Amino acid sequence: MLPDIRAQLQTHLRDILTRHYPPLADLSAFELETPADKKHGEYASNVALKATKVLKKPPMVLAQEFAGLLMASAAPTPLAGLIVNVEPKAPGFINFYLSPKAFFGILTDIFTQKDKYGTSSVGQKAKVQIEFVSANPTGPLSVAHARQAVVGDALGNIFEAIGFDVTKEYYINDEGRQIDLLGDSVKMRAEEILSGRSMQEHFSDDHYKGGYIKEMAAQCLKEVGIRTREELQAKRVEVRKFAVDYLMNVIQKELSDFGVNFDVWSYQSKIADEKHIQKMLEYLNGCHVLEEKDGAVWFKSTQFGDDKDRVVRKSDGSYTYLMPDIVYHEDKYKRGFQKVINFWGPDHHGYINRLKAAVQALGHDPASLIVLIVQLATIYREGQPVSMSTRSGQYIQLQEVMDEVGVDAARFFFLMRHINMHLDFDLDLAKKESPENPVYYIQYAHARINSMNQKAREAGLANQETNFQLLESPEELDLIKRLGSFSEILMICYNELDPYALATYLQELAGLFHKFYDGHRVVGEDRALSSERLALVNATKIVLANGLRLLGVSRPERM
RNA sequence: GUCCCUGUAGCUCAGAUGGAUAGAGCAUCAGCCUUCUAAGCUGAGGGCCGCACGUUCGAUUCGUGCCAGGGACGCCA
Repeated sequence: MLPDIRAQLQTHLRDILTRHYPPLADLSAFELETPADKKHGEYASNVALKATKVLKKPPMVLAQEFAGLLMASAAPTPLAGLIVNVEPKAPGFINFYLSPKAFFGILTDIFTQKDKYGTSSVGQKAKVQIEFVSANPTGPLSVAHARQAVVGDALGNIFEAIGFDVTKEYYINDEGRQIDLLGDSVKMRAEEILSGRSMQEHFSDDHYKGGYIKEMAAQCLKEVGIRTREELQAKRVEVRKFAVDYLMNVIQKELSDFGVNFDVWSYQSKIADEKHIQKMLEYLNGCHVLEEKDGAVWFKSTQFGDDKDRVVRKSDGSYTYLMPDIVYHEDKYKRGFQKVINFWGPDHHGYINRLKAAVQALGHDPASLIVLIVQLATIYREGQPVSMSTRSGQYIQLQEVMDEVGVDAARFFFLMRHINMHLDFDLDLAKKESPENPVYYIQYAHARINSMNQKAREAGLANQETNFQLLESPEELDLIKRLGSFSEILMICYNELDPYALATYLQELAGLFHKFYDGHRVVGEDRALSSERLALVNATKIVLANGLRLLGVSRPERM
């Protein structure tokens, strides 16, 4: 891999300036930025502006002095042939203009690393757990889960690409009130089938009333082998278990159809059973962070920055959700994860502090627990929002969205906004095969390149993978430069804990490609130029493919 | 009342770590296919970056306070 020009230039800048101006050694302003406007060169430095106070001279004067020094001293370094000009510019910027040759290393890198291009080892194999979706098995997945599924999956892929040891995990809440309600709902529907009488008046607002409950009830009677109401009464537990297993099968199938695969499926009933909870309560009690009040047991989370203390065992002896969750999180740390990332819906926002408090009480760094809130998505059909209400059974399911717009468009649309932004998902737009649809825009670039390769084969033209010389137009250079920032983009995703930047990057990259395509003929008369351009588009194809793969979107060869 | 998110072009949104004339898509208007995929490209118009103050040589970006929209604040999960 070629040394990074920016880093080299930065070092050069620091060395030369601090040697001639010792007071600048304390200055931390040697980063080179990329100007928004190309006419300001490839890189720009603001040292002169920053140095004006220390050296007590006007910025523009300093910029001129600095530029002269840099130009003269670049000659003996490896940067010599690459820097074309160093120019001071008002109000005190120093702009660096580079020769096209400076960028050709990017193409060579891409061909050397192929599908590994962009990956790095910054994660140093640290163990990271990403827990996401974790929807209660009380019904098929909704679009809210779908967004979490895609974002969690893509972020996990990106973490892996930059060198973390990632475990994607789904936590199944197969116990508690919601599951009891589910069991009851199925049992009542089963009773309707056996007795022929409606149980409608027994259904409360909290019971599940979706159509799938009736289907499950019918199947449950068959598979569990229940023929009478007495048997049904006797087999409550089996009915409940049947319901959970049935729905987890549905959920797993949906997720795998959606291209989301988990490494670990963990069950609350196994990790946080009565025995583990008892042990945890004893342990916490030993740490003096529990308190009994009003017949309930409270976790004194205010000691760790929460706004109020939280009940962990209710006065009726049952546990709040926090209790098994504390046990589950201790289990995560026991398994050796150095970073624990949870994706939650916005309704759980208030829950973050108490869980962090618990993690801290258990002796872990609260910063190692990262909770990401993924905002909801509103689905629009024909310009109208499709309303959602979970319990009543009227809500848009992941399955419907997949059926209607396909996996690629669905995944990409969920990634098209920052995770902390509310997302409007327009079904009609996602279905459109038009330029408005960014998925096709990117995939189209990929497919176009494939067809150029076909043409090149017919012409007996080979890919030039090194020794570039002829690429020099703005369209070619813009494309190459953008290809070179792929790994930087992955780092932005990592820092922001959001795969969003990658989705945007791929759109930009596809745009630069399409511009290049329209302006320049690849397979043409000049064979030397043709094979360099062919290499350029194939490098583009590699980066597009690498990016799409991380997002879980397919890379069609033909469209 | 407390906390979180958001406020940028007519609409949907970019502008990570402060920089030079704030960008893209859609919509509107005008163009480009005898040559590698027109699911593409080119051009035009369109802006008190919610408001005020502060920090700074420099603020859409950072801080504080307002205003507006959305959401969360249970011995639910």
